[in-house]
Amino acid sequence: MTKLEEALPRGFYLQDTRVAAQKLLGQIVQRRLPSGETLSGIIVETEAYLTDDPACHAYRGQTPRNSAMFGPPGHAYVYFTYGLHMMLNLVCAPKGIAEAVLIRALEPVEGEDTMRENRGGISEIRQLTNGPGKLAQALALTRLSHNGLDVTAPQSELQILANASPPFEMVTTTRIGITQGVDLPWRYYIQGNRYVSRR
DNA sequence: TGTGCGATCCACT
DNA sequence: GTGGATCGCACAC
Repeated sequence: MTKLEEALPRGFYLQDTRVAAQKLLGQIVQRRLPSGETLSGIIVETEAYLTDDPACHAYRGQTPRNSAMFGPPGHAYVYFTYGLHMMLNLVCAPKGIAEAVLIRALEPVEGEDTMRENRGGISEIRQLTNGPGKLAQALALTRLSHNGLDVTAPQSELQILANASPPFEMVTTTRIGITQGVDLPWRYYIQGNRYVSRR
């Protein structure tokens, strides 16, 4: 990488959450480990969750679990589910309006070897980050350390960087793994990208 | 204080 | 294609 990349500004997360989810495709998630090593990947799949959306964790109001979604935009909402998986979301909309974009898949850019270790040593590179639970494990994200973290701060160990990605076709579909709001077409992915979790 | 289940993944058939 | 793993959280009692 020769280009100096900058974090997306907080204002990015104030546009319509569905538009933000679309525009996050092609941008970069960068994770700085305590060791100083950098892990990063291109966002290739997202889903939008809106405040009046029955599939959204915040639909029934604020709880200790989802409180990060009610905070300011440009922060991470990291939660634990199914007894073993972490999920990475980016909080959108002004403080008090609980909306977020779920990051569902990445294309690895930096730190592939460490991601492989974090994923239990699996060899197939496609399997490192082609799903929301997988990418959180590959990036060693935890609720304790990363929930509520500001992803726009320059020193943050988790940032979203602007990236001049080559042009791509975007596919819009319904969301995955939910039981409410199943007909809402708020899932977006880069057409033909091999790291997309599922077609 | 108890109970049911989830924005998933993986192994097995 | 199906079911088990596994536990924090929300909500009912």
